[in-house]
Amino acid sequence: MPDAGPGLPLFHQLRELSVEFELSRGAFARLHGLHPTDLRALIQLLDAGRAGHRATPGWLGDQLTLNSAGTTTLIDRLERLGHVQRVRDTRDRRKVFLEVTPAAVDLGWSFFGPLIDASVAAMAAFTPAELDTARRFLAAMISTAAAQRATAAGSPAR
Amino acid sequence: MPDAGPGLPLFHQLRELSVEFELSRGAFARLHGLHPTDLRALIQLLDAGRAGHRATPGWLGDQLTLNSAGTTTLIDRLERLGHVQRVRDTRDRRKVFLEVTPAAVDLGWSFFGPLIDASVAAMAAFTPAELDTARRFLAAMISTAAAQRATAAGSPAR
DNA sequence: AACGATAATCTCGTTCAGCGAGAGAAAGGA
DNA sequence: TCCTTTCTCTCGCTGAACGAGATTATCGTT
Repeated sequence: MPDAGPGLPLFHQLRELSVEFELSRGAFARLHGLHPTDLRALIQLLDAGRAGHRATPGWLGDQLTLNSAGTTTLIDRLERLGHVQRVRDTRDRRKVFLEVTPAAVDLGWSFFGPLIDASVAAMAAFTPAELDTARRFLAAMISTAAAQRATAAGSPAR
Repeated sequence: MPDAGPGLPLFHQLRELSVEFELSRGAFARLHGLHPTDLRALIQLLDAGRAGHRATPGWLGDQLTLNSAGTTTLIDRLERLGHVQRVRDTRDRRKVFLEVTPAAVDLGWSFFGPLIDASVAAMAAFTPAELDTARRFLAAMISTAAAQRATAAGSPAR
């Protein structure tokens, strides 16, 4: 049982934040008749688009930890809803690219827009130096969690 | 489309953190033959226990946004796995209290323990003042997200 | 007391997301 | 050319979660 030092409250906040974001996604998904997975997929696809990465079913399945069958069903669903289009690669015709429709982009903004606006507004209460501290802190916590996950995956839980 | 000021990168970090935590839970759940929902439930129950709150099926269902049928199935599952016990309230015999077994507490620590240890270690790179800034920042973001979720639930997404 | 209204949980039948196994189709070496 | 690998999809199935409603207990009225 780890220490009960000053780090624990901070850790609980990280958890709480994570839960809060997850609940937001769930609520939004329900509101729009999407499954949580559908929204997660859409977010991944929008991120990929922003990063200039062309998403494929295999890549998407990896991101969401779905197997290929589940991924196909997911994409069928998104395609039927008009959020995504399958486009065959002309070079490697085994591949399929996933292209997000403008309607889905709008949907994405309707989810993140207000949340971003509110967050940015709340950040105004902090000095640039403080925000930089927050940025460094978050970066540290993200990489810690990622590292932890990487090691835990290999070792049998203690 | 919201501004692209200095707040956006920070916002993306919040999102990323949330995803990272979720993936950690998923990986741990898979490793132990639990469903993501089961682990979420266990975490809620452990939190309730720490807070001195006696959990009931109805309360748990609310936390996880499950309906009563789903909640019953979930508790059946957890009970079968030996993580939870149903205990009838002697005062109001309609109520059932959910008690977490020691084995489940251990399981919870085996998940959070290493993560907490690693996080606390990473926090050592920050000064107490910086950690306090992080604490205030997280608190602000949590309440912002919560407020956003509360308003969005009522209004039709723009 | 006896009654209806309300609350907490559970049962039943159903739907559909995601899984495992494997098929098909295209690419890339030997 | 053949064999292996890669990428996606099809099929059949399991079981998580849902909607509707039954069951049991409590509480406020009259």
